Amino acid sequence: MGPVIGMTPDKRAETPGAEKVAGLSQIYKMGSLPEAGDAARPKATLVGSESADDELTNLNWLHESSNLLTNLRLGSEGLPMVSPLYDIEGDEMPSFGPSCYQNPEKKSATSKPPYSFSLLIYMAIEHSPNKCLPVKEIYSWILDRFPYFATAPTGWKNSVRHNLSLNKCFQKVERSHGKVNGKGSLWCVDPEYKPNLMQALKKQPFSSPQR
DNA sequence: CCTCGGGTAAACATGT
DNA sequence: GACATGTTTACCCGAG
Repeated sequence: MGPVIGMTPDKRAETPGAEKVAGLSQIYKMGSLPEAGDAARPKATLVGSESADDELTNLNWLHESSNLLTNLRLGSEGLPMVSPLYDIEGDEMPSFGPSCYQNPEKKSATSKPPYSFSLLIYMAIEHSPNKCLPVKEIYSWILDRFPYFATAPTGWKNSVRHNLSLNKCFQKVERSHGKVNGKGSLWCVDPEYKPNLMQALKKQPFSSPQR
């Protein structure tokens, strides 16, 4: 992957003050993501509120998601054993389009995996027992399944976090107590967006963009 | 050509 | 202070 050219600090510093102004349109643009349905569900803050614990322990939505998975006739795990390197948990190949993991095999060990970060995160979370993971665990999962990242530039973690924060598919669940090392929240997949993710996963033709 | 999704870098805030 | 985590902004690129 080539260095993202044109992202030099110099360039960024070009517009010291005007940047803000110009940024406004950008902000609005961002705000127009799937924000519409968001008004009713203020993302993390909602989960982090008083009922957070209930939400978490309740896991009602997880049941929902289970149904979703069932409805979509995915594997027991609801996911393909996505990673090419994924050979654990039985070889029960889900009824997923083979395009997902068409022989990326060892290739993915050294080359960039054919999945977007959002999908990687999704897979990581879905493979966890509780369907919730702290970023650290997400890192681990990705590293574990895609050794490529072991040698990849450190920026990928930033990208993961960036995705978690920005992507509405993921919900942050504050840990009310027993903070593991005092840091890190749990991240879950918003059941509302799960179908989207699964669809993306199914499609994922990924002709290896290679940038 | 424009929009959008995705990727990357970086600044900044916060907590341990 | 260092580090991890989380948020936000900005920009680039490719696909549709």
